[in-house]
Amino acid sequence: MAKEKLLLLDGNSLAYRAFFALPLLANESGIHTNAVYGFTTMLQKILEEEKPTKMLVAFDAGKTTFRHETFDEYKGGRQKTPPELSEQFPYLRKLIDAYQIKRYEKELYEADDIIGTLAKQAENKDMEVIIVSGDKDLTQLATEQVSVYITRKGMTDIEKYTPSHIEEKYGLTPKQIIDMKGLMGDPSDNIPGVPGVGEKTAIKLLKEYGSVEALYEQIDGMKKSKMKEKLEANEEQAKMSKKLATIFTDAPIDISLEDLDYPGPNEEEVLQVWQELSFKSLIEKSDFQVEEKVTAELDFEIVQEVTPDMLKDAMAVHVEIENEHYHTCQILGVGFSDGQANFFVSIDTLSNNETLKNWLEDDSKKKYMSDSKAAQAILNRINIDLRGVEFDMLLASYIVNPAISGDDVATLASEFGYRDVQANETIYGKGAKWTVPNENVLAEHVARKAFAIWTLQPVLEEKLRENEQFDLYYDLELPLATILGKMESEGIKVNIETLEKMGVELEEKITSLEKEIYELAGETFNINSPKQLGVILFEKLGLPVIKKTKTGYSTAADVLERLQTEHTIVKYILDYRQLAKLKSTYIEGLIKEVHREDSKVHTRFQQALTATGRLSSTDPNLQNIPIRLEEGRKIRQAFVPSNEDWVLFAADYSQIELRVLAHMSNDENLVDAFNQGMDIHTRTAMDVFHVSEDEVTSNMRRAAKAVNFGIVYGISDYGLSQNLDITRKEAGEFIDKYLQSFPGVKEYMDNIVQDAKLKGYVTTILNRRRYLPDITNRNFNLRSFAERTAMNTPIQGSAADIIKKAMIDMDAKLKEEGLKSKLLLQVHDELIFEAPRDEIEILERIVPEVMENAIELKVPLKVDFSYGSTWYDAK
DNA sequence: AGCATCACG
DNA sequence: ACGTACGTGATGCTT
Repeated sequence: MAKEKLLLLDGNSLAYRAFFALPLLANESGIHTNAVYGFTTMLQKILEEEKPTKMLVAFDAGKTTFRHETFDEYKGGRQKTPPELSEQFPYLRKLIDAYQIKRYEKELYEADDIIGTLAKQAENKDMEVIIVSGDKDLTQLATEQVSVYITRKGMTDIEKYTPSHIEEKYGLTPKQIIDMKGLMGDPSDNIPGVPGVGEKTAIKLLKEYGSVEALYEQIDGMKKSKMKEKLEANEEQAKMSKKLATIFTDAPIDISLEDLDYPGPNEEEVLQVWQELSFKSLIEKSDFQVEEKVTAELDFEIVQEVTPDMLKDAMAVHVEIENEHYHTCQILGVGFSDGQANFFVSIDTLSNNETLKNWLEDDSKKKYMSDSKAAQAILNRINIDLRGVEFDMLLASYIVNPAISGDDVATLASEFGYRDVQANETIYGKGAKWTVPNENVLAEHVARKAFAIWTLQPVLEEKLRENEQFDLYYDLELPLATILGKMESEGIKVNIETLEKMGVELEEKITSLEKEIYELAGETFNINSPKQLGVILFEKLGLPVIKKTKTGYSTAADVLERLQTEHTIVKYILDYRQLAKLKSTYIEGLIKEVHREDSKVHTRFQQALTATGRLSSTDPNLQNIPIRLEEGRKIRQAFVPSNEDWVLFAADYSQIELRVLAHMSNDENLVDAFNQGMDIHTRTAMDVFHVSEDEVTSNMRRAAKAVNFGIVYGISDYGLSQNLDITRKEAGEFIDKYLQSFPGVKEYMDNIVQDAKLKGYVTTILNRRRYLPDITNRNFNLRSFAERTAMNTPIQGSAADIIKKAMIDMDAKLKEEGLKSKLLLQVHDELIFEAPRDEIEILERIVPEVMENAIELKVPLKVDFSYGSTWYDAK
């Protein structure tokens, strides 16, 4: 049998070391992870290098140890363990268990003593022993068979203390390390030692006398000196210090070497812990295998004929679709679960079964789903009008924590500890290899999803109630999903010919700009390549370099604007960029998205994506159609009503974010400004520059507007200086003046950051949450970013709450009034409807009314509106 | 797949 | 001293 190799880890010391060596990382739910991360990387490395047969991680048991009997101030004056570290210990223990490594602690003893005792026992049995710690005290345990590894900064860097290494480094034997500490003391453990004796003196004395005891036996012979006096005066203290520093090797532990066999990690469990802590790089790097087999058995059936008795009053339903493009892709089948029976129906059965259709359309039959909007939209395409959605796992998870990423059932379920659903990739493969498996495999997969949703429904609802977020979820997001689904399915009509005509005109202008650019550059090159463009501008033409990117010269618009006076080519490039963008993204890109059968685009509003609670829009993104520049704005001429003689009607909130800020900060001045109905930027300029209304110049208003933006974004002097192209000092002065004029805003901003530090998250008016793990980060940039986010998210997020509520109220109002007008789009602070001309008058009345009263604030909400025969004309 | 750029609120 | 304004998505280029 090969020689046994025992690895003994000093848990507390390593965790402390890692905690202070690494930046204060945290995963997306706000749990700090740096100590566990550092411990893990160290562990991985050492396991690979040493391949131990036995292992143990020792921990300190509590505050008092037997050493306190000797000296009650032992380890006195120590700073309390930071809470960011304490919270990591449970995860550390979980991780060690997942590795299947024994852990041990013993009342009254420190980890050192456990390690010392076991090391001695192992040595007696002729085992090789390796001790790993962050604490050099342990080096006293080194012998020919016992090596002590001490981590250096970075955790994976290790210094190996063998007796010969110690001899080389200090000229001492390992045992003399104890004497050294007796003489020099150890401030971190509050061991006094002999005052005035440091490492150098201690080593010198020990080389001469050998040990503390020997020194004092021969001290009479020492020639008279200050040093001698000090040593004589502190004899007791030196001997006590040595005793304190001595690691016990006969601790009465009730664990033996036989218990320490190390079988290797349970890879799946380790991966689970890593997942929980978001150790993405470790997951990627490791060759740990996730057991693909799903552990729990699940009974399921493939049902050909759905009968009424199979469909209960409440069931989990999962509509499995090919991919995320639910407006164009196909249904693969539907899974059902009521916790007892689980079954699957194929798309054919679904399309031809009246019983099933009726059940799905019955509002009184409760459906528990995940991404019900996708199901609603795709079922709508086969003329099934999904109703009665009572639970949506995607939305529930998003409300619990908007940082949870991924929208498939397997990913979401595993976020909440349910792991018996396989990843879609496992079932279908990915990329070119994507394929639908045989029906049995498919049916089980889909049935499992339904069962997972059924299982997690009470878990998530409980979590929502615990967070006081149930209303936000149930009364806001869930009904909104239905409305968004209708908007998406309705779509907005696009006149392709208009776009094509614009495309031709753009093409001509682009070609002529290209010619000019090549002429001025003296050669042809790819203007779209920042790399090639950089070479032309900054090397060939020698323009001054203002800004650099990671990869080379920056050619961004703000840089080019400053270079316009340097060379005529720059303006051409700016124009080229503008037109090329319009053509590729908004002409060609948009045309690709138009559905041929109805000449409409059907965007998908992502309802569970943004960190703040806003929606986002994809395929196509209809929330960033040009408007600021006239050339781009014309794109909006291609968006038209779906019926002859209808109009597009647009209504937007005026200054909603600043009004939200007025409400939340309750700043007297800001509230007053809005109550008086003033132009807020003019009013800000009056206060900041101390002038009367008619003295406000356009430049003053412009500056005030920038400051207002800055306030909303979480002000920084640097950001404002960049925006206004002024010095940081000037920007700082602006901010100070602003905060003097609006002291309530300052107080609010200070409080929100404080509050975020305390709770780890910020909230909106409707109690939407965003966790900010970096708010206590030691890294200035990360912390500052989190602080600005703490200021911005309640504002942006509350504005999102308000318009979402308005959409729900508006939907009800249109129904109540029996109108044909339809809500089509939401663009963060505006709603776009299409309407028959004879309903315009009613909309002019009810749309502002409903939007302005969506949520009552301390200041009025104001809505502007307009309409026209194209989106462009609704201005 | 990541980066730079630019469109929107 | 640090170095960025907040939130998104699409495109084209480069690796």
